[in-house]
Amino acid sequence: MPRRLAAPKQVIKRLPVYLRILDDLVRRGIKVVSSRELSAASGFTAEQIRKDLAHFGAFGTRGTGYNTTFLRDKIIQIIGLDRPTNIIVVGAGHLGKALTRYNAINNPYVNIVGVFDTDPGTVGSRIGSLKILHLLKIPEFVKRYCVRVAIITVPAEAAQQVVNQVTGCGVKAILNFAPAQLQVPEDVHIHNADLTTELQSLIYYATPGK
Amino acid sequence: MPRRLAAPKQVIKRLPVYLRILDDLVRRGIKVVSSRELSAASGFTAEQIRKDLAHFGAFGTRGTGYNTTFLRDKIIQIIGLDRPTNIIVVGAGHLGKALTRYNAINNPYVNIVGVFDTDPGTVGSRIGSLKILHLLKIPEFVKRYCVRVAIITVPAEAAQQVVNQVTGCGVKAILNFAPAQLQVPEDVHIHNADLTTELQSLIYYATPGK
DNA sequence: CATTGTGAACGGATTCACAGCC
DNA sequence: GGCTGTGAATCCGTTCACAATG
Repeated sequence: MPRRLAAPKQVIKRLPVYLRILDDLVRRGIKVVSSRELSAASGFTAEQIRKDLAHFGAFGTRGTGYNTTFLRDKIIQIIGLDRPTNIIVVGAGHLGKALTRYNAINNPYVNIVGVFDTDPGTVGSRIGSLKILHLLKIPEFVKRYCVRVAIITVPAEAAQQVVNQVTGCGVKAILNFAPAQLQVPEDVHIHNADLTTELQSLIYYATPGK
Repeated sequence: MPRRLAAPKQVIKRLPVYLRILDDLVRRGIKVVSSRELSAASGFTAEQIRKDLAHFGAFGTRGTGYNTTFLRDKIIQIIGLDRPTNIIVVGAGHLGKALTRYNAINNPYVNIVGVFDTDPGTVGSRIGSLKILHLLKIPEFVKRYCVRVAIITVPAEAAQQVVNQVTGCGVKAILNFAPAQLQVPEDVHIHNADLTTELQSLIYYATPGK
């Protein structure tokens, strides 16, 4: 029985990587995998992988390794992907549209159920089968579909207001692409994925003087 | 004189945040800022900000704070943004195109100088003023423009091959959007910004059972 | 006297080493 | 014999407390 204790943030960031590797192993018909093999596939150390999993239970067999299907299903449960997760995208510019399409193709566990914008020229058009709605529709929509995760791709100036709006109606986790440091309530998690800062910090490592 | 000692990765990730805040303060004509004010604007603690900056020198004035313009210019130097940085985007799908446009608008310090793809229907078309080139042109291009940073937005199956190609001709830092764990040489930095894993780890925090 | 810069204390995550088990 | 699970040791970044100083 997985104990849902507070696991370190870094552990939580690695679980989806394990999940992807296990998905691939299961697809290839491989039944058992050792922490050493997972290490080779993920780049994390074998000890770290074992410790990570130990936060949630003992899923392996000593002398043998981990049953791939069993471990995959456990990780799905731990992350909370065993129930369908509905998320919304706020901001339907080029980036918002691209992320929506990208996710539909690449993420088997997560459904984008709504895309929102304010631009009258954008509202009403479609991304795949999704119609872009006005931001004013967010509260009603979030409640109807029990949305708890939002992706924000609006301009920096509008981002804080959008955050206030979505956290106000039940969203508990935000993936923020706007180049801004945003304030969120205590119980809301936000992850900044701003391309600008990401690229700038990479440049530090690429500069000739090491 | 900034000592270019090894600074923790986490410090390097915060520098661009400080830079953005300082850019804004300078634009608003504010001459001096304290670590406490930077803390309020960034969400990091004042002590942490002072320690971060101390890795590179003593840039403040005791009793007063930091000169905004001076500190901004120092951070630009430390990151390596004082010389123009040319980067390329490999993969001109929806995401690659969106990131290219996004960066042109939002990142004053970084120029995307080339975009590459293999699809015959895509090669030859344009994103803004940039013509999309075939991947075969990468080596020549990277050398001509001294490119040391690449953004990768190709499908997962093609990502490792692209990494091998670009690291083979001088690229030292990679921002990877493909859902894959990639192998890079010792001296190359890679940062994974895969939407799939990012979203999945957020879902852990959004699940009702905390 | 407010604020920086920093050694010391703290805490948390990773690594090590090995006991436990198939 | 081989691999997992885990307490102990280690490492590293953050926080604390205060000395230094314009």
